[in-house]
Amino acid sequence: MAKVKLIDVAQLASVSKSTVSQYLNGRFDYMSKETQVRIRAAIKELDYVPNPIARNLKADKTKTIGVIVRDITGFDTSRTIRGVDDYCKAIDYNALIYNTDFDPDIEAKSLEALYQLRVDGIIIASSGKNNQLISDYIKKGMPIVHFQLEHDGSEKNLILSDYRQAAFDATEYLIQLGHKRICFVTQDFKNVKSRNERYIGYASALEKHHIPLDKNLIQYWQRETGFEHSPKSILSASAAPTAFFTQHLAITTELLTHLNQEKISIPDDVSLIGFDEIPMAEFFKVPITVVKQEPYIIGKEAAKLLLENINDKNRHSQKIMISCSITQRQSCASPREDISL
Amino acid sequence: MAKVKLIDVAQLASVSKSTVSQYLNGRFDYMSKETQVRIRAAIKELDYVPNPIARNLKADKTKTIGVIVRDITGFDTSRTIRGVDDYCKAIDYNALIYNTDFDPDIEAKSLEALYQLRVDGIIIASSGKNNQLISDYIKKGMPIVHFQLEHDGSEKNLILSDYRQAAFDATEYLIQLGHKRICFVTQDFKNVKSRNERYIGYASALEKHHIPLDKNLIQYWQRETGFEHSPKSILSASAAPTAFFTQHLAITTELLTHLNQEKISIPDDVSLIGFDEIPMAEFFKVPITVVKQEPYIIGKEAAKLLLENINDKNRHSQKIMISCSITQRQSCASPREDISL
DNA sequence: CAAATAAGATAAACCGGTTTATCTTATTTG
DNA sequence: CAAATAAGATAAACCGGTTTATCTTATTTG
Repeated sequence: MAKVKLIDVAQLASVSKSTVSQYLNGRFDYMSKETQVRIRAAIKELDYVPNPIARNLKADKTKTIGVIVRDITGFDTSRTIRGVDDYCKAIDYNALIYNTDFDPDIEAKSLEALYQLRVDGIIIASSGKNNQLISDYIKKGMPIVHFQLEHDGSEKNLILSDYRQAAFDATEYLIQLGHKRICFVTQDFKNVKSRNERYIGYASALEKHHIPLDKNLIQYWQRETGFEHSPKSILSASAAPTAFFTQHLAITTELLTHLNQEKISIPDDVSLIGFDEIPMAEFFKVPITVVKQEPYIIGKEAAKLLLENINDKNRHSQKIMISCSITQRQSCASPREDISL
Repeated sequence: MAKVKLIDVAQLASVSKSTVSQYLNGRFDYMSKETQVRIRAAIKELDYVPNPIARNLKADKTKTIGVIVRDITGFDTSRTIRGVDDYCKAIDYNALIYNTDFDPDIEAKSLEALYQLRVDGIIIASSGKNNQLISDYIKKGMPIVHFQLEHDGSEKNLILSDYRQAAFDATEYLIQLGHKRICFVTQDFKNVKSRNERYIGYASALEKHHIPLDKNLIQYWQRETGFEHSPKSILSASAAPTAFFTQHLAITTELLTHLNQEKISIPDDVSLIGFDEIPMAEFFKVPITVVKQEPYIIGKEAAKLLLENINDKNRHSQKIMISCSITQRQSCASPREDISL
């Protein structure tokens, strides 16, 4: 590519490499006005651009951070990454994205790759299967901030939605509509604190309103195998729920598919509030009410937090929570009288 | 971070830096078996990881490419980037993403930033406002491949959907349903070949079926100002269209919003086929039929084409076209009799 | 006016690797 | 058995910058 190097500029301006380097780094008081003028002219004439590789080698900095996510393609994820990237670009950093599809092996490889690349820091939404590995890298001096997923034992730098409050709000919203049997649809939440937090929010909203928690209304879903019990069977059980509260977009989507297939109508037969914003929800047959997170803000804040840690290695770690908000649409209504009895 | 360097390994293994370097680069026939064993042991003991920065400085390669897009957040765009990234990661490359929001200034700055970073090549969906700048960089030796957007005068390496065929297919599909007055809703397409191609596809489908092209059925939309004529006014004109064919997702979305507001029903009052896949379309009040592109494949192919150019600078440039396909849903029906007369 | 200081600039070491030319020593060749 | 060759290894230059110690020369100080 560009073959002009610092020495060429130095020769053209009849000064030493050192002086040109000083000039490039803005230390103008080390040279006379005329020298500055000559260097400026030489740089312009040669169309010189400093080589950041050489510069970074000396500085032991890459001005690059790594971001490890499940899949950049996700609606919220792409927005988080945009937030990270906007913050980075503004301070002349770059972000390297690694998609893991939540495979712990790929996650481990991504961490190692970023470590080898000497990125200045890493932002990760981790699977929770590599906690030991991650703390090893932290020990080696790599600044790491977690986002969105919190795991027991990973109490380091962390930024995430206030899941507990959000789940509390969503549950209370349904209660205020008159629901008493609210089905909490979730992935397994042991060891995954950010899922457990939602559960706590749900439970405490029930408690506040003196509604007993019915374990049968906690329903599980897995990415590979789907629902443990089909939505249809859940709805035809003895004390069937009058509302679903799904804990993330993939669950919401799959539940909707089931409900459509079974011709179960929302909100007439059952109400639904989902966690995570739904793209184009306004065009849905029934626009779905959601608790929406702020992925873009989370991305920006994550980048900010990481950079603070990069620039001050002795910083105490912190946990930042971002509020969620309910976007009311048309999937929640008061339960039918006959059911609520 | 890792402070172990090559010289440490060399000392521990009691050999010279050169030999360790040879080892690292797999040139084992330059040393004895025992030496190899000693070096291997030393690397392991010290947990040594070569510094790619130093390596790249010498190699004058960064193993990094740049990707300039409007916004990573877009449904198709995020998938294209995933394609690019998957290809890159498989060959030990990284991709740096730059979002421009289609601002030509930001686009120019992104190009310059990537040039200064010495990336090995660039993939760009360009605004068309920086054609001169782009050819300057190409002249300076930067491999660049365009994707999705083709502009007059930028006939270099290019990968994009077969827009002409896709528009032809979509138009013919509507014709076969009985439509004769099909409204082609587009952004201004002079100087933007990839938009013009759609127009040609549309026009030639009409011609094949002996339907005269009515200029009043070509309707314009702009990102900032929206529709030139409101959909309502278009539909109440004398020879109103019986179907809309929108040229990308943003147009489709905005048209849907208008139609909903005016309580114009699809496909009863008017049919609609959109360009670009729509997320979660299956849950729509009226699931929209679309011509869908293959963003992931385009991303992979773009990366592949770029790498070919990086590795063989004298390569002749090429243009690759990827087929689109129609996903039939429920927004297209035969026109009402009274209207078609 | 000699000594101390300030201004302006440079030489040389360094960052962490790679590569090429060269050197040793042992082995093969005629 | 001397000369040529092969095997194994290293010294030194290089990639393109930055930084520190040092050097000149002009200016200030007492």
